[in-house]
This record gives sequence, structure tokens and C-alpha cells, in this order.
Amino acid sequence: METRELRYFVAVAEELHFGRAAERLGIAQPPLSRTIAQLEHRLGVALLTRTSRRVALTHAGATLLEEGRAVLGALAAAERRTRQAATDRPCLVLAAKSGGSGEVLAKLLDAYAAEPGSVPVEVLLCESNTHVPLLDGRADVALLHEPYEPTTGLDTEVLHTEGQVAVMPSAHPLASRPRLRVADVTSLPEAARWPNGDGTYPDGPGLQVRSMTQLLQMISLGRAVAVLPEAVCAEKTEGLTTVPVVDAPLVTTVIAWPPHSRSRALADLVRIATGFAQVT
Amino acid sequence: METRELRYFVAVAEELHFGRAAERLGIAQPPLSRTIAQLEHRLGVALLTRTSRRVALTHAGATLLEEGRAVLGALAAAERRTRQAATDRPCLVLAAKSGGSGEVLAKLLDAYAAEPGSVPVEVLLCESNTHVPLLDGRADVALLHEPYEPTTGLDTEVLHTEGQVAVMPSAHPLASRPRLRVADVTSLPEAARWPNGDGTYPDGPGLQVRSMTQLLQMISLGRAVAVLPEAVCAEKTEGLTTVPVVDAPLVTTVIAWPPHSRSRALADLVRIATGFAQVT
DNA sequence: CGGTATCGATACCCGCCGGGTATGGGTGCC
DNA sequence: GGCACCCATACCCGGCGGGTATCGATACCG
Repeated sequence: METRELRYFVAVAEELHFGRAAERLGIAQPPLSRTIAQLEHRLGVALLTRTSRRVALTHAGATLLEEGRAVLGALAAAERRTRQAATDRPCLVLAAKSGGSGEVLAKLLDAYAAEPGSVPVEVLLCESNTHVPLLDGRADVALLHEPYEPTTGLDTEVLHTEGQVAVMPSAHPLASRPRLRVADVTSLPEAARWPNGDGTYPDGPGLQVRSMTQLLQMISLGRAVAVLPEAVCAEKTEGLTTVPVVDAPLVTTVIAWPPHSRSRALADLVRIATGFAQVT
Repeated sequence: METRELRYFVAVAEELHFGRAAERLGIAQPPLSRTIAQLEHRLGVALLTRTSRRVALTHAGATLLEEGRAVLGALAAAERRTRQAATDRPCLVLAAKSGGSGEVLAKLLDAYAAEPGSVPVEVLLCESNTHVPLLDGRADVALLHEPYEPTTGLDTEVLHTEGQVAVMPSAHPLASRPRLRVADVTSLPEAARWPNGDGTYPDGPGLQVRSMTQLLQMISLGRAVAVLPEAVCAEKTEGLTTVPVVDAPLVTTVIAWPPHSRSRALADLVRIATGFAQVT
């Protein structure tokens, strides 16, 4: 299988529409149809069921979509890491959520920079999906938050575990409660909804938000309420009240990196991070 | 980057010889040279240093070789799993070392087959490198032995841990000792050597063996001595003596599978295996 | 020291394949 | 029943991948 075929198939499988997929790929529709048909013929497998009105994935197609995304990510990673290896100035790229764990991040960077033999660290801030740049090679190491982000296929070390709190305006009816449960918050009409991995929002009521700053602003305006890790309330609490949510899942901050990584700089950073975490 | 380019580069990087690599790929040497040069040009990176007498990998080339092998393995895996998904008769492929853990394997297969909703299991026996078919998609799940086989990038559950024993003819001078140390055995001239991952043998004295049956036969003939996990002596011990080796690393049998696996059948098999291991 | 064998690079040609436009055919909607 | 939408087919063209022939460099050997 050629990567061109795989890229084309992933585009069609994601769009479920040959015309839009072709446009996204910057080619015309007929060659795309032909390439997909060739791919199916070579594999000896039907990947898509197409009527003239609707395109749908077969079970095999869904499998290839999932596996193929991983392959394309690994390919992009190989390319980027090869280029990085060619520069004799080594450099680590660390991915982190822009909203989360700002203080931990600063301390980690300082502690690592003080290490003898340390290497420049570039920080890649993501609004969400911090694990993605790790899989496609844009980052060498990332700070992830379980259980919100998947860590399968990655090597990880736990840095920090914390409970979650409900964040709301001080004037909110629930603000005076000593503690809350998840159901108390999610049943509210102003409970916030986060996008799924594909950019769509889950069904149901509530505000649609894309980033932590957006969410905090909406809470300040009295338009939203959310359950968030304790650490976020360390920053912006003017006019806001936080109430512990006793049955919310614990949030674990982990440092994660791709398997097979054999870089001295990465090993140092992980060692600093874990040692640092135990001191805290 | 196209997979064709990657396949070509991996071949050259492994052979370190354009002519042999071209032969292996079934093409002539000039197009191969040209394709590698194009790849280097597109990446903007030198992958190989070539004189007219010697070809060597640059640091970037070594990186691309390692990452590229993983990508090609993932691609083969995607292809195989897609074909498998197209057959409505699901089937699990389990890889195991032909010599090792035969009894555990039989019990596991029986226990899983008795499970309601279980699926046919095909067993793929390997002489060594049981993890390879897992990475290139020929197997869905494997029994691996740490620390002999790498498990990075795989999800694992521990099944069994055991010590190691020295296996030798009953007439051997060391056979009467109550216990041994690793150095006692490896210093012997008849210590066996296993091939490296690439098929070459490490330097030094001692017999070169490729498989467990071959090794046991050589031991029976008085031509070899080896340090092996306890379980192997459960089978062939006629005329052989086993002596515990106190400082040999513990051998852990694990069941391993690729991350992201979401198959019901695989989850069942792992559950059976781990539950089964605790009973033992 | 010159002859030679080895090995990668270059030059050049050809056939195939990937991509383009034009068009057909099937299906749901008004 | 007309129409719009959308995937498939037909056909042409240019570029690229692969072939043969050959060059140039280097290590080895007599």
C-alpha cells in the first residue's frame, strides 16, 4: 500500500464524500474514485459502500481508517524526527495544555534548564488533544491529563494526582454548598460541553466551549458552570467560587513520550520531572 | 514521503550496499540510487555518507531507519487487520515461542475455547522474536518473555515469573553443585550464543544455536551448556541436570497486544489469561 | 606503480500510471 | 417527471519510475 492511497482513503473516509475529499486533497474527483477503487481491488476488500447518494464505511474500512491514521501519524513523526536528528543542535519539543498545569510546567522547565547537559526545550501549547502532536512527531514529550486524554501506545510516568472542583460564579445557588456530586452539576442547564475528538459536540443541553480561557470567561459571565481539576482555580478566582466534587474521577497529570525513545535529553527531562513530582 | 521511498531506504540502510539492496528489492541499482537521492533532497537531509567503497548511515539516517521500520510494520499491520476485518468470521492470531511455555499455552487455549462467545485462535509459532509479528500485524496477541524481548509500545499483563536454571549433561563437572552464578556458566567454552536481532552472532567463543530444540539437543550431546528459564526443564530432562542460577535475571512471561486494540475477543483472551495466571 | 575489480553516480530512453476534462448513470427531492 | 447531486467511466497527456550503458573513484594486488 502506498501512502498516497492511504492519504486519499483517510480523506474520503473522514468526509464520506468523494467531492469534498478531492477538494481537500487538491485533486479532481475522478482520479480519487479510481485510486480508492484500485486500493480496494489490491486489498481484495470493500472499504466503502457507495450509492449515488450516500457513502458509508464498511467494517474493514473503519479498521483501515483507524490504523491508517496511526500509520500516517507515525510517518509524519519519522519525517520530523529525521530532520531533527540532522540538526546537530538537539532540541526537545514539549506539548502541554495551554490552560492546565502552568505552574508545574514553569518549575519543570526551570529545573531541567539548570541540569548540566540540558538542551533547549520548545513548548508547544495545545488547546486540547495534547497527545496528538506526540503521535505525529511534532512533539517529543507531553504533559497529559488522565482520564481525559488517551495514553495507549505511549510510555508514561505519573507526576501529580488531584481531585476536581466545580467552578461557578459566587452568586450561584450551589456556591454555598460545602461539597457537590457530579450529577448536581451535569444536570444544570449551564453545564459546559467539550468537543469530541472529531470536532463535533455531544448531544444535549449546555454551552459549547473549545478552550479553557473561553470556559472561564463564560463562567465569569454567569453563563456556564464546569467541573475542573483543582489546579485551574489557583489562577482565576476573582468573582468565582470553587466547591469540591466528591465523586468526580481523580485527574492524573502524567509525562508521556513515544516508546522506543532513546534520547539522553528526554531521559533527563523525565527523571527531573518525576523526581520533582515526588518533592512536591 | 512515499512508502516506496521508505522501503528502498530501509533496504539500503540494512544492506549498506546499493547493489545488494537493489537485488533484494528486485530492481536495478541506478533507479535505487536516484530514489534515495530524491528522498534526501526532499527531506533536505543527508541520510547516507557514500564513498565509492563504503556506505554508512548518518545520525539522521539511523533515526529514519529505526522510525521507518516501525512505520512499515504499522502499515503491514493495517493491511492485514483490514483484510481480517473484512472476513465476517473473526479469528485471533496468537504468537508464541515454539520452545517456551508449551503447557501454559495449551491451558490458556483450552480455557479460552471453553469461554462463551470465544473465537477460533490460530497459533503462530516463532523460533524467536515473538514481538515482531505483533508489530507487523501478523499476530493480534503474543506471549513474550521479559527481559529477552522488548515490550515497548505494547500493552502487557504479567502472567508468570520464574527463575533460571543452568541446563547441562548429568556428567558435567558443575552438575553436582547445589547452585551456580551466571559467571560460572558464561565463562565455560561450551556456553551457547543466540543470534542478535539481525541474524548475526555476538563475538566470542561457544556454540551458535538458533532454536530451543537445537540447543537442548546440543546439550544432550554434551556440546553445550545454557542458562534457561525453569519451565523448559519440565519437558526434556532425561540425561540432563538442572542447577539453579541464583543471580540470573527473573524471566517474566507476559501477554502482550498492540495498543488501541478494541476487540471483544482479545479482551476476553487477556482476561482469561490473567485470571488463569493468578490461579496457578 | 599500473592494472583491475568493485561500486555508486550519471545519462538517456521508454512505458506506465497518476491526474486532468468531459460525460454517463443512478437516486432522492420538489 | 424534471432536476440536482454525486459517483463512475472514458479518454488524453505529461511526468516519473525503471531499464541499459557508461563514467569516475577507490581499494586491492601483482
